[in-house]
Amino acid sequence: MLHEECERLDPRVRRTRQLLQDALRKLLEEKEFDKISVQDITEAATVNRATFYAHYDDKFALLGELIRVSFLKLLAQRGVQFDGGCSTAFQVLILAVCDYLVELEKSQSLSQHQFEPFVERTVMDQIRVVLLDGFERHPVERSIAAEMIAATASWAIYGAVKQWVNTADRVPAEEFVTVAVELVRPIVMAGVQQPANV
Amino acid sequence: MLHEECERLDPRVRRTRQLLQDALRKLLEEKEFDKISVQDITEAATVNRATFYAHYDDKFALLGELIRVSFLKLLAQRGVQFDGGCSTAFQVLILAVCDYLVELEKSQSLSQHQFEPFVERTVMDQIRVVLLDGFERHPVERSIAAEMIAATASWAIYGAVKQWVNTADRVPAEEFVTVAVELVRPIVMAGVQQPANV
DNA sequence: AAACTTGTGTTACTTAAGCAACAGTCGACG
DNA sequence: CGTCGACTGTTGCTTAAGTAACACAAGTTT
Repeated sequence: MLHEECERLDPRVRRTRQLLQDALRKLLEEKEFDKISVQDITEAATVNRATFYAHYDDKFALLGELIRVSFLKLLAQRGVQFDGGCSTAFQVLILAVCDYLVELEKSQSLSQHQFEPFVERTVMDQIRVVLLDGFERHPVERSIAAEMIAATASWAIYGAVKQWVNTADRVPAEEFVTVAVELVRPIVMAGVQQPANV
Repeated sequence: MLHEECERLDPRVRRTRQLLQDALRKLLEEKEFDKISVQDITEAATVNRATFYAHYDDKFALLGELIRVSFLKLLAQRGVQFDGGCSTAFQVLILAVCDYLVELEKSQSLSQHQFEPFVERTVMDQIRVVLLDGFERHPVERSIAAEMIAATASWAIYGAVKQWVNTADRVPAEEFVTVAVELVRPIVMAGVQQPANV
């Protein structure tokens, strides 16, 4: 679903986007996001400015892509799949969100108040996509649409993790996850006709 | 002479060559040169194989470029220029050759017997170019062509340094350089009509 | 020996990236 | 106030990179 469309893309397109993402990632290590211009990015990427606009509407779109990709990479590293036992998949997913948000907190350039909502929204939405993707691959009889479940659960997961991250003396992530799973379970199970292993 | 033609080059060309050079450099860290195919290089560079041949005749041509560039980079770092006092310039040049050959000796992938001559020849020839470039920027009345002087001196310098590198318990590079300069001086001074500061 | 396999060079054709120029926004500065 | 400077988007046209196909060579496998 992600790789299939990616692989048949023109190699130049893949490379250009990769270069732009790498450039922005590098610039974010030294500058704050609002101090980075499209010009800066394209220069660092050795790509023409016009080419940038052929791929992204603006630097926010690129940042969004960057966040999505890095988040998905984190998931892939941990082998998050909704193939095997689903109960563990949720744990791993939430744990990944924990780690991602902890990492994000450390980043100077992205925790600027003006951009935090954008970043949060992007991560959250990607959680939704991952959930929905999982539901579609493992269909279950429901009285409520999977889209609705995914949307609700993703907000819930993000909200819970966010709350955990903001806690001053927070419990270990592993411990928190067991609690969070219990919070999310009712959402996921809502409207399920026959008992599932979630 | 090098940067002028380089800067007005199409950015795509510059980038492609850079990618190919980086790819080969990276592959050389893990494989020997003869185990590396053009395919390997182009894959690592995210460049099409046909594009490779639009820039280089074969992988040797790319290797040559790689060597030239890295050698020139070394010189640039040390600010080797024939603008100021020429006597010091020769010292710095020879010292740079020392360091470069010492580095080269460590490299597994390039000290294979089959390719060593090629590498040596490339470095040597680049010394010649640097010398000739220096002569052309600081013209002196000579009865012998600058091309001839440059060619002779470059072989001499390389030969001396090579001998030094091969010595089991060699003296420090700085000490060797003072000797080498004395060896090279007569060549450079040959046929000079009026006394120069070389 | 014949049939694969893997890599090399080369080609005509397609597609994406680069360029230069333009109009537009926005803040800084005299 | 204006106008300067830096940045943003957008456009037709140019140029380089990508593709797939080919012939060829050298080494394996059957």
